[in-house]
Amino acid sequence: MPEGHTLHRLAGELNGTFAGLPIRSSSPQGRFQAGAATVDTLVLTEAEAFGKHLFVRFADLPEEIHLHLGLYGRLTFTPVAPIPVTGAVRWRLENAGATADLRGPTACELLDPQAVDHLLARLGPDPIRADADPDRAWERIRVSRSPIAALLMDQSVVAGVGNIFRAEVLFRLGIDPYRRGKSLDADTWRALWDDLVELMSRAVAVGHIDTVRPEHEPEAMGRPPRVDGHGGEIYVYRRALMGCLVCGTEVSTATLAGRNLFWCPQCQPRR
DNA sequence: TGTCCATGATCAA
DNA sequence: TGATCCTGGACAT
Repeated sequence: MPEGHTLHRLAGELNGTFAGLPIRSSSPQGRFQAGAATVDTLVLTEAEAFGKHLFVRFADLPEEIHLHLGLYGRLTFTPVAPIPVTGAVRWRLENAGATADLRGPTACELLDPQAVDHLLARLGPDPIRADADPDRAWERIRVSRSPIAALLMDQSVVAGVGNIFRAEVLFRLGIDPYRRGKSLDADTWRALWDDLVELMSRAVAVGHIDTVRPEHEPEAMGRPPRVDGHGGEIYVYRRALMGCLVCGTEVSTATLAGRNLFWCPQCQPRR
């Protein structure tokens, strides 16, 4: 679920559902009792995402609620209130006609402005945000001996990219994931960035990751429709032991930066 | 019903 | 590098 596009979607959903009116806030599970009580009955002013981090702000409160979903966290909306609590709901927001339940987050905490600044200072530019500066990432990449596939996953280099986007953007540009950052040239980085902006922005718009170009859709390739289970089409992510969608070569897999990496050795040759 | 694995990240060693 | 946080879906039994 949660790469950067998910958090931007959720920010929009929080704004559309709750912004401008007082909300009821609680922690049925009990692990966010104090924070939930602090914002109970306050007016939710704005939710905003930076990379995979989500911040929720309230009127006349300097602190913000910081959420990070981690690997399995979920924030689900139901257009009804009240509804029974099921499972471990860390934080519940409600108004007269809607409920939002947060489960399994890595982070759900009240942060003061200084802590928020400190957290944001650790993040690289977010391709989904209009204020992002790709040169900040380039300054890190151009001098790094790390593989580009590791750099893309480093949230202090680029914020919001996860395991699917890293695999897919490298495939789309035909880049060997093991190429070191310093071996890339500025134009290649710019092409990578521009593609991340396009892929991630589209994912925000449509609500799922879909990276396959029209000419490579199964129908266009004369193949039966494929269902990946992510709600969209992708080239190489989780296609180990399967044929590359474009050339048919078996997709390679390896662990890199602690995560499963997927690439096509034919379309993304070493150099 | 049990086991494994996952679109994330931190911490100890 | 591995354990851990913590949830749920896919699959095996």
